Amino acid sequence: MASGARSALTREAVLEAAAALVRRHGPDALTMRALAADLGTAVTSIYWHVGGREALLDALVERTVAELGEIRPSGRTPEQRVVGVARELRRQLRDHPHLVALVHERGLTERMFLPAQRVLVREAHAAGLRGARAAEFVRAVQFQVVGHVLVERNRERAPVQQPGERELWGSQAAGDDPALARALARPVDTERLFVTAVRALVRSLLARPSRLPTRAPDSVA
Amino acid sequence: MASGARSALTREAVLEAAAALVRRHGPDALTMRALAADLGTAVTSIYWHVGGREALLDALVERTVAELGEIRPSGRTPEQRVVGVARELRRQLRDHPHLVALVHERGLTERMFLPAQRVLVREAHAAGLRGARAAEFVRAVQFQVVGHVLVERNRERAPVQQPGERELWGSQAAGDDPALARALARPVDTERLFVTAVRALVRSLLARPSRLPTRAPDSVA
DNA sequence: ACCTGAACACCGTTCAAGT
DNA sequence: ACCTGAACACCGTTCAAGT
Repeated sequence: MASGARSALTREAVLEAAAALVRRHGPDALTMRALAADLGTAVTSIYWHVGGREALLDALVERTVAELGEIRPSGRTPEQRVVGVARELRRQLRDHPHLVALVHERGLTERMFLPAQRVLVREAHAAGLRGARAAEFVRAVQFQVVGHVLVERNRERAPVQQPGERELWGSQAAGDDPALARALARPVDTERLFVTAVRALVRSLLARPSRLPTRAPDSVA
Repeated sequence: MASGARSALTREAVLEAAAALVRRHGPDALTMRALAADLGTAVTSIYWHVGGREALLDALVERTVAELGEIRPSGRTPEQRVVGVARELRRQLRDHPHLVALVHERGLTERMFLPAQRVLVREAHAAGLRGARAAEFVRAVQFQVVGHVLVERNRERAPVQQPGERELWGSQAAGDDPALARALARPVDTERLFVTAVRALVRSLLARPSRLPTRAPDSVA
């Protein structure tokens, strides 16, 4: 399964093959031996070019994070633009499910979010937030988005839950609110829930200060 | 290191030893061989009592989740009580960091939150939310709390980040807002951030409907 | 400078054999 | 019914040896 196995082995080639392996079969499939087989080399050659498995994963994460696209805010109010940024970021993370797994496994969740921080800072300023307040806003949105994606990913991977919401809320259980029981027994519409939650958070945090007139940010890089 | 190795091996004894191992040295230390050594038995005996590693982890998660304490809401308004519930839940999860890792790894994040759902439903009702609205509220809080804890856990485990916030916001970088740059260069006060975010979310979601007079829930089990 | 195979110290799991 | 050791098919990593 090696593609072009005749040229000399390169750090780039190793990372490329590793990325392909993860993309197709998930992070667990990335073993040094399988990777070497794909490359048509000895296992130990990988160690010379990129170091051990830890270093390989580090490089892989860095590489894939760099590939994430730009985030361009659009919308009339800061609230609309921030919700848009959050949705775009969520979409990007969902498009790279294995990357999210890798990043989380390696404790680099924060790294994943750095590209979006600048954009959010600009929106915070546009909404009249400054200093520590603006920083708090940026981080609240960051934790919200990344946390939601992690929980989502986890749910999708989860098998049938034993005493799940289904059974728990299936019968009466909810007292005098059958509509609630039905809603909790249904699977979650995560997209909708995400937008609702982000909008609620943003609305509260942006509403607190002096309420300056809302204008577009200086420039959209 | 076996404690009472003379009596017959029990499913309970195996789970107890496994829990102790995870508590002391983390989930990675839970290998079938290490566990057998702790118990003073052959590795294969474990298979007879609890099945393979997957089944062992399942049982362990179930066991530890059941050990989580009750959650008793307190406070005058639904907002105060929900924030209190969220803080209590976060504290419980933080007290069992390895459990959170196990649960997340096995895709059972949802399971972790079931005990708190009933409490939140009661508060939603007390705040005047009903039906699908109440369900959405419960799930928004659920995703928020669990997501936040996951991100937090991840950050604590993370080593020194290479192009971290520190370097990124260390110099000018933030244009004309040095206070913001300083704030983002500092480590996050996660407790504070958590409360701020949950309160913002809850306030928005509870403010939407008809605003019925706020009364305490019927009974606090 | 680059690549190799052999070897080491680990894994989880199966299985036939004991009592 | 319960427990055992041997064996299998995997891991990541090291290291001396090649060119």
